[in-house]
Amino acid sequence: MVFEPDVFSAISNPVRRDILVLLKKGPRAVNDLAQGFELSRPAISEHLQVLRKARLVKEEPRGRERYYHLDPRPLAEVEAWIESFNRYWKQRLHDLEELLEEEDKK
Amino acid sequence: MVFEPDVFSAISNPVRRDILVLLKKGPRAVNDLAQGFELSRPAISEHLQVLRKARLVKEEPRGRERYYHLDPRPLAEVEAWIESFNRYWKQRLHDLEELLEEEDKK
DNA sequence: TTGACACGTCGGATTCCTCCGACGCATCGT
DNA sequence: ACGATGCGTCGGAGGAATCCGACGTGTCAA
Repeated sequence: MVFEPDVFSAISNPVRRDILVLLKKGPRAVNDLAQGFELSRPAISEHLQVLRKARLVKEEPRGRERYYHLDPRPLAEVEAWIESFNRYWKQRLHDLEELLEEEDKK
Repeated sequence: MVFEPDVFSAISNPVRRDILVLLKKGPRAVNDLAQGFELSRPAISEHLQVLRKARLVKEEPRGRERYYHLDPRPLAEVEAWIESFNRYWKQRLHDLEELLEEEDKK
């Protein structure tokens, strides 16, 4: 592993986003997951490693298989970051309304 | 420009995220923005190009300067994607509660 | 008009990401 | 015990992202 991924870069890759969506339906083993993509199993395994380091998935070994579970909690960091922009946007709209009211008074 | 960035990859870069945060305080010209980073002006210009293509910023030429404005609306796509995981997570908690209630009955 | 300034983009270097085949380890079924 | 299966990781290749200096264009101030 060459890089230490944060949540933002973990979900910047469409394959990894698809993996997370698949895991919403329930835990899946690696080979099982890999069949949904036109990628080799090592590639999926490496994507899972990135998701693991971002703490978006947890692994549960079952015999020689390894089931991956979704843990969406780290997404809250992204959500919070975006939320601060929503507040900004509402403020902008609010300012605009006040401006229009001022215009009406004239 | 070699790639056509979506919103997810636009915000995957910390410099671009910082630019968006700076723009919350109001529109800024490029040189002005670049001073906040230890990067050359061309580098910032290229990050702005990515943000522009993701429609997260709008440009307003003022004479020889170019002011960049924030437009957080495309972030809604990311927010919606994350929201679907929040619903998943609430469902999981709900299921868990029911399971515990069943256990209590025994 | 002329020099200074603000900016975008190009060419090329460097670093990072993504992918695969190969290998090794643990586990399963027989 | 042994071959098959599931998986992680390594080495290296290919491509993409990031960065900078250099250059061109348009604008300003004098």
